[in-house]
Amino acid sequence: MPGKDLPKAYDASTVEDAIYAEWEASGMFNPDNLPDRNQSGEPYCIMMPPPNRTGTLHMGHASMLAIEDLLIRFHRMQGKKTLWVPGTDHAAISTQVKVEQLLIKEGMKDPRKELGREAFLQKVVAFAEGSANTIRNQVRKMGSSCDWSRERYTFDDDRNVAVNALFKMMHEDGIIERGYRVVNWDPQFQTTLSDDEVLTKETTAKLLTFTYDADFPIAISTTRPETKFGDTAVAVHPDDARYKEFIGKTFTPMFCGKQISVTVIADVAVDPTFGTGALGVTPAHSMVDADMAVRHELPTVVVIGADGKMTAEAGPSYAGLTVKEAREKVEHQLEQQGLLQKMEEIPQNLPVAERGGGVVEQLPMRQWFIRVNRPFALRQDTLGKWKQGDDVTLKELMTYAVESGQTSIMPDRFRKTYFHWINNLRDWCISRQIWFGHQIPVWYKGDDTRVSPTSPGDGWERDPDTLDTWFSSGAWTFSALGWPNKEEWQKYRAYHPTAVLETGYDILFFWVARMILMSAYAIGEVPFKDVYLHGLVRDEQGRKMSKSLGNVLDPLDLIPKYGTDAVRLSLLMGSTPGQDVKLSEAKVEGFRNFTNKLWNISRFILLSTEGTGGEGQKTLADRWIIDRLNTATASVTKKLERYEFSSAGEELRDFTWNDFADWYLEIAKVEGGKDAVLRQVLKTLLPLWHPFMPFVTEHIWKEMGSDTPLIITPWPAANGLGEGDTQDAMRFEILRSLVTDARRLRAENGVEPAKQVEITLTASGTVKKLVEENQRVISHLIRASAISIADAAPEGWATTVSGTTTVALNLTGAVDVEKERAKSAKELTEARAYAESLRAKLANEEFTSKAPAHVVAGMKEKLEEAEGKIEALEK
RNA sequence: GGACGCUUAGCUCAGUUGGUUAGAGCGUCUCGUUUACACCGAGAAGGCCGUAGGUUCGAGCCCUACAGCGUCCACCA
Repeated sequence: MPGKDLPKAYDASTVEDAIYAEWEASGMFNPDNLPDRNQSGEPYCIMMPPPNRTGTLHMGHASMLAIEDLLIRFHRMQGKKTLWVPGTDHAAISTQVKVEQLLIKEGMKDPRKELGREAFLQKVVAFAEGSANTIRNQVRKMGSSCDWSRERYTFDDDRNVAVNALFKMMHEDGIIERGYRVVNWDPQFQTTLSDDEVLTKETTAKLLTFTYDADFPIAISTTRPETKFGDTAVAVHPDDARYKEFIGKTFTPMFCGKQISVTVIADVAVDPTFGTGALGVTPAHSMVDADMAVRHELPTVVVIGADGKMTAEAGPSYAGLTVKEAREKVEHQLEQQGLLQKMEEIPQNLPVAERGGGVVEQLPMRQWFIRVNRPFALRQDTLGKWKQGDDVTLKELMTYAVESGQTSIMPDRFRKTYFHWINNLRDWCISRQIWFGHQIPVWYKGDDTRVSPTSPGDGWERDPDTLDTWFSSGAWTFSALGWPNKEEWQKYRAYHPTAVLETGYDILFFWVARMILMSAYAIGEVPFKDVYLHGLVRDEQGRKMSKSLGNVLDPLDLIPKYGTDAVRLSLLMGSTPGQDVKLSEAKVEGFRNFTNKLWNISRFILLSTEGTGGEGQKTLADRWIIDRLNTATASVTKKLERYEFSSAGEELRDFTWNDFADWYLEIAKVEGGKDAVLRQVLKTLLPLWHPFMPFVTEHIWKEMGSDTPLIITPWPAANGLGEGDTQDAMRFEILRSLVTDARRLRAENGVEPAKQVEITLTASGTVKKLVEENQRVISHLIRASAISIADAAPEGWATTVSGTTTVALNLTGAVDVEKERAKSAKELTEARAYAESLRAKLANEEFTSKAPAHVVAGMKEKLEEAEGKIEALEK
């Protein structure tokens, strides 16, 4: 629409919200409302990794949303029946800790005690709801085309039904079991933790070497002397000659006022070269020792309680002391008794809680576990390998799902990490003593136990514990699709296995592995066909973004400033699977510039062409740009199918900016009659860009007067603009190099850009014909007043060789003589000064005798060069 | 201790089964208001592809060793 008012600069902030609202209102995020071609298309489903309801979204989430939305839009346009399910995660311990910290900040001392379970939970729920609203708004801001009518929450009623059903099944199959074992215990938050929720912190510790008492014949080393009240054995290596005579004997030494009983055992796990080669075994407070205790049938003595204080087992003078106090006291007492042989500082990895950061103790407790190595009878045919009733273990299921390629992990190297993790996987402790989460559906009455979501009757008491948050998120792919409700699940069955799980590589173990476990177990198939692991978003120096470093880039700050499209592009470009992506504001700004470029390309086309007509004879340039676009379309499509977003985007940008804008648009200004081609190219280009930058493309699409929204416009076919002519494309490339060479020649000879020059080309054959036919274009592109073709370059003209052609420029009158003279004068002065300084250096004998020969030789060469330049300038 | 990744232009990164002269963006320098865009255009400079060996007609790519940086897992009590 010529004459229409289109702003010179694209302002994302004025259009994005309205466009999102239109999309949402049109219902196109919901697969049921898509056009017929999608209805008959293949189902394509992505489960959004549910962000934790602990606050707001960060750049990692923005990256996830950009990638998933790109995939969904691409496949939607390709005619698939696309479903993207949004959701949030209750995140159990994280959310509870967060709220607790907030309440403490508000002045409470011990919020849980002060409020009680009900009131405290109300606070958590209120906070989580507020957080969910923020998240919903942010997900929308990113332009995510997810189906809001199917939003899920890992802690909503239907998901609770799924969790309970899953728990019951696993309990019946004997893979969920209650047991008394050593677990990770967080004394700060009074709950168990899974192995994956425990991190290590590097510190130093005192390593004490001592004997339990004066009569005990073997010295041991430890950094945890206070746990030694719980020792029930001393382990040595079976081949260690020093201790051979003691193996099998039991001693009852008096350790710091408490009599203990230790048997000397031989175990190959002991390193004879470390310390004294003997190790005090504490089955209650070390998982490694606990394993050893099982092998040697050792008794367990608990000396540290759940409150983090010493128990009565540590003797009357230690009971009630904190671990730290006890450690100091033992050290002191050993020293006084003369039992301490050595004390040294050694580096130590201290186990700490992922949330909260408190020191984690290992101690035995009665908890619920998922047994990963226990065989059970399958309820259905599974993974195409096992039949109903076959005996397998969960580990076998997890391994086979990936090994068989039913789930493929990108990048490939994470397969190894995955298998390694599975091999070392221990039983998964799933019960937590926190309040916020799915309560364990188990009831007790005396010695009776009943698994049920509701009370079995009078006198039954429910297990107060809740489930590890990953238990419910492990079921996410199928619980979010209605399982175990038969009717619902039937409706969504075709969407499972989901197409791809796209998430950060940091939660491969936490989540990805557990989803495979749950899905293979419960429904006999993998949860997703592909796993795409994106990198972490880091700052421009590659550091993690953190509040303390002050280097956090917030998507919500960047979006109003640069637009969502620019933010999306900067997260998609330069990002390859598993590779961390570095983000800086300058990068976002660069892509903002690109969105504006696309806008202005469109603006030019919209303002300078008619909606219809203008179909002139196709020229060389037309056939070239069509060929280039067809090639780019095919290549971009292929790359997107392979998850090569960055590469696809770069190719598109290259086409858009270099080929289309810098060459074709310039030519269009001279040749005219290009309305049809210009509009056709734009009409193909906008869909190609849409998955990357949905807003600006949809906006332009509307301005073009299209009747269907871009979001459901079919993806361009590779030869959508007709057969491109490759021969002509190659001919045009010859022209391009001619023009480029001529431009360089102009610049090298200091031709004022505004000046028109006369150009002669010595060309023959096809090139000659090419030049003759495209004289107007060439003269426009290199600002030539006249172009002629000759057999030889005229005498005195500046020349350069371009392929088989010689380009010659008549510089007469093209150079600003005054300016050139001033410039040469300046250069001459500089060159003389440089030469002088070199001569001075070379004249210095002290320098020439000391400096290496090649340095001196190099300086002589440079001097010659400078002298040559001076000579040339003086002419 | 085990495993993995990275090292290419000043910066951030591509580089597809080894094959002509190693690419892009940003930055730098020079020039420029030519009726889409200065959030722009034209041109230029800038690389012993971490180090040292090896395989090959040929190596940024394959092999070996080493160095630096980073990540994960396990953990010595």
